[in-house]
Amino acid sequence: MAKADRAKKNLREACLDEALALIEESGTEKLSLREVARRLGVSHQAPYKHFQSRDHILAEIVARCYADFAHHLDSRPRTGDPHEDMAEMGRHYFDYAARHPLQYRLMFNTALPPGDAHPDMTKQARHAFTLLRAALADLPDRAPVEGLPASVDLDALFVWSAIHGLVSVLHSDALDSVDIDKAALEAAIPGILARIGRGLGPAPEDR
Amino acid sequence: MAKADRAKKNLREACLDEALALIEESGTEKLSLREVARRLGVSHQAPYKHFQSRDHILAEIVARCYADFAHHLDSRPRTGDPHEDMAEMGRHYFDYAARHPLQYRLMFNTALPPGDAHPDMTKQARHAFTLLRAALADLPDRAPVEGLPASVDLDALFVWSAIHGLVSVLHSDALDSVDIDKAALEAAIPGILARIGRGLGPAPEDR
DNA sequence: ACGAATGAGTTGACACTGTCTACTTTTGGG
DNA sequence: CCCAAAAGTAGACAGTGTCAACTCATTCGT
Repeated sequence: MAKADRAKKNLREACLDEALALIEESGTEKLSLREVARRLGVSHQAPYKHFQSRDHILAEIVARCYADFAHHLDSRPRTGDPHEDMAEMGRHYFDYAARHPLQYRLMFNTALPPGDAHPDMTKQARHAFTLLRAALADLPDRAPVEGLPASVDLDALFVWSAIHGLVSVLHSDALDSVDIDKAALEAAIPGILARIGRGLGPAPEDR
Repeated sequence: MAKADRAKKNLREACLDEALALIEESGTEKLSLREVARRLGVSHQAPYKHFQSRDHILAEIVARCYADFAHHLDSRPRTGDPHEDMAEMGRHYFDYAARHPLQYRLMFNTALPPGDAHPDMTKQARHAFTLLRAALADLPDRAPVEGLPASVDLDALFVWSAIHGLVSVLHSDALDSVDIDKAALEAAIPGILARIGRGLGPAPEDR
């Protein structure tokens, strides 16, 4: 069978794929390297020749998610307009989260292995955030909040929080309990993007 | 020892306390009912006389977190001013998250046991959200986004998302990787609250 | 070209875990 | 007082991650 062939050729990659599939089926907590090995038709210790521990395979998967995520954000079409670019980035953010909910949860919604032990993972994460900062820095007419100094980082936190917050809420188990108006759910993404723009920007009339 | 005494008196409560302490030490995944029993000086099966399964003890802990959280939000001081009340609720939200990060993560950042199997848990969650909806409904001058119908639920999603998003980002392992300006971190909470207000409200000049 | 060294894969063991089942003890109500 | 239900105990089973020892193939230095 093809799976066994693949395992022979490149067990390392096959492990990563199979682990991801396994997480998709039953969640991060249930990920079992023994089950991965079983499905690949190798011994229960074979994966340990390629990954120090269960945490290390998780960290590598997450690092790849970050890289993929950043690439998705970065590959958005660019118009010249900074406002439009910002909104487009937001849409791409939601789009990624909608298309890869598993990966999104892995990055932001999981108890990750301690970052300092997995530097590549954190490096990929930093890169993704850099893209947001850059798009924001291009926005010409952000209006600072009275009493606080203007700061790209502060604004980036606002944008990231609002967008990530909505994604997180939409994916959340908690949402099921809360029975929100269905129409509100459908309008949530453009609604939030518009309010983010209003929250960032100057007085609405001159946009 | 007191712990053993307590165990005799009310093992059920003692289990919940000890489980929470255990989660605090080593995370949800590492929670082990056997370890709970061991620490309480009872047999490894004793907790199962009070909880059907590991999931059930988790669900009960989460339900209590929701109840506590809702109570914290609800016990904020009320001024007459709806805007001030909204902001105060936001501050109480952040305050709870800062003081009980473990509980917060448990509610919103954990793969919870399936909600339909634990109705009390979801009931408590719904109650907490109701409070936000109520505070929002009192806001007199929310300005709908052009092209979308006005909706309390939609606005509640925005507010909840932004606030929860910031909390989530602040707690996130991902934040460590991203090295944000320190000043921005300190100003984050008032900054976000102000931008939420601006995002919700009408044109800034008439507030 | 040949032996050593390295890496991949296997097998077996150990200490954990949750949960099933069967057993004993405690206890509270008729 | 007695007995049934509740609470607690003990043992077993199938999982798990991980350590250590073993085999086998490939490759690399001399």
